[in-house]
Amino acid sequence: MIAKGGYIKDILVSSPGRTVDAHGWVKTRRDSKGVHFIQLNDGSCFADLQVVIEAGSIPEDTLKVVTTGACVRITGVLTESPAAGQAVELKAIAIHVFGVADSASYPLQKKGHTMEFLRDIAHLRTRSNTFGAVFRVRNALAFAIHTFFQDRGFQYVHTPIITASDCEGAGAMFGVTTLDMQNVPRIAEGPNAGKVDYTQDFFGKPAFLTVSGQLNAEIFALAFSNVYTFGPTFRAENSNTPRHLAEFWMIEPEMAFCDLAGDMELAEAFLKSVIGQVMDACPGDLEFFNKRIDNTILETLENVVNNDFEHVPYTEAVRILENSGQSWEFPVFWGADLQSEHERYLTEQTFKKPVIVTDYPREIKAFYMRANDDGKTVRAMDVLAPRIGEIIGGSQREERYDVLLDKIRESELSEEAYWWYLELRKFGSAPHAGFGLGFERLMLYLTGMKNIRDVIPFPRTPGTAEF
RNA sequence: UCCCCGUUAGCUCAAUGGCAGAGCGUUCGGCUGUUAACCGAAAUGUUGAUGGUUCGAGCCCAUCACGGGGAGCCA
Repeated sequence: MIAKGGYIKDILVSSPGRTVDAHGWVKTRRDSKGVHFIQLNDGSCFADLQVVIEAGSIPEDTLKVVTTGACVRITGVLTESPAAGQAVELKAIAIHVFGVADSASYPLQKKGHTMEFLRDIAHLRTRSNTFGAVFRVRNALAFAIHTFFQDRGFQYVHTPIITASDCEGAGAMFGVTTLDMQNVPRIAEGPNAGKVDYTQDFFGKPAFLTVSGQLNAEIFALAFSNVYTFGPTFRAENSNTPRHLAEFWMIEPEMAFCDLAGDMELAEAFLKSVIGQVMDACPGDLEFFNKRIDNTILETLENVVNNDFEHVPYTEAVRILENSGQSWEFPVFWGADLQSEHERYLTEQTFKKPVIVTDYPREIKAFYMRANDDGKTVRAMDVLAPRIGEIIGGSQREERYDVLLDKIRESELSEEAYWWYLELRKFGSAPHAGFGLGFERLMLYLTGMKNIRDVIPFPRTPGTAEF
C-alpha cells in the first residue's frame, strides 16, 4: 500500500535530494541515445512523475519491459528538473516490475482515442488522462456533497434500494424476484387465476429497485428536520441518450420547516458550494477539461459560483418563449411541459446561466407537490442549466392531509399503498420541501464531458451491463 | 421506442461498381535531456453479420447487430 505522503501528488511537491519509491503505471516513454524518460502515474493527480533513466543504470532486460501500461516501483533520487514541464523529476536507481504490458497488444496509445473506444475498454480507460481526471472529480464531488450537507447539520439517510411498494410512480422499474423465471408459480383459482403468484416470491409481493428515495426521506425529515440521501437509483426506461443511465446516483435533500423559497435557496447554495469545492480540490483536472474537452468550462463554472441564478415563474417562461420569435418543434402554450428545446433557449439564449423555473401547472407535476392558492399551479421548481437542461427538480411537498388525499384520488393512485405517506400528514405534519439531483448530470456539467456513460465508472444502459 | 448518420489495419479515417490506402500506434535502426519527442525503414486486413443484385460489391438492395447525434421518457 502507498502510505500517506508517498503518492505521486506528494512526491511532485517534495523538495529535491530525497531518495523515494514511486509506484504506478507507465503512461508513456521516450527514448534518446543516452537517456530514457518515463511518465509515471498512480492516479493521485493529473500530473505524471517524470522518471529519468540514464543509460546503463538499469539492467537491459528490465528496461525492455518498462513500456506503456506496465506497473512498476521505481526507486530513485528526487532531483530538480533542468527542463521545462516539471519542477522535479526522479533519477532512477532501481526498478521493480510488478506487471508487464505487451506493447503490441496494449490498447492505450499516446494519442487520439475516442470516448466510444475507451468505453469499450472500461477496465483500462481509468489509466487515461481523461478518465483519470473524470474519476478524481467524481470522488471530489461526492465528498463535497457530504461536506455541504454535514456542515449544515443535515443527516445522511440510507433509503432502501429494494422497495416493495410499486407506488413511486417516477418511471419504469426493475423487478426484483427469486422466482424461477422458467417456471413461474401461478394463482390456481379465483378472480386472479393464471396471474403470477407473488405470495411465493421472496418478499411475498412484487418488489422493485428504487426509482427515488424521496418518500422515505420525507419520513426522516419529519423527525430529523434536515436530511439527505445519496445513493444508487434505477430506471428501466428504454432511454438511449447521452443523458440517461439505467443505474445512476441521486442526491435528495429533504427539509422540514421549509417552503419553496428555502428549497431554491438551498439548491443554489448547493450547486455553488460543490462546484467551488471541486475547483479547489481538482485544479489540474479541471484545467485538462478546459484544454481538451470544453474550453468554456472554467469560465462557466466561475460564472455559476459568482452570479445569482435567474428566477422565472413558469407562466413568465412561457411568455418569453411565446414572444421569442423562434419556431418550435413542440408548441409553447400555458399548460404544456417545457421541452428540451425550450429549456435550452431559456438557459442558453435568454439568460445564459442557470435558471430556476417555478410554479408549474399542477397537471404536469407530481401529486405530492403543494398546491398554490391560485388552484392552477404547484410549488415546484426546476433548475435548468445551459447545455444539459434540467439538473435539479424539486418542490414544496403537500403537507395538508385532506388536500393530499384528494390529489391521490384525483391521480387514481392507491390510498392503501400510500397509507404511511398520508399518516405523516396526520401526525405532526410540517411544511417541508426538497429536491432531487442526478449526480452524473452534475458531473457532465462540471467536466464538460458530453456523454453520461463517460462520467460513471461502469455504465448500465439498455443492452449493456459489461464490466 | 422513433428519426438521421455510421461500422474498412491495434486506433482515427481515405478509397467513380474494377489491384485495399494514409496518419498515428507497434517492431527494427538512428538521434547529446525528452515533454502527444524527432529522423529512417518494415510488418499489420474474413472491409460488422447474413442474404441478394452484378461478369465483378468496401461501394448498390434487404434484414439483423453494434455505435453516434437528435427526440420522447426523465435525473
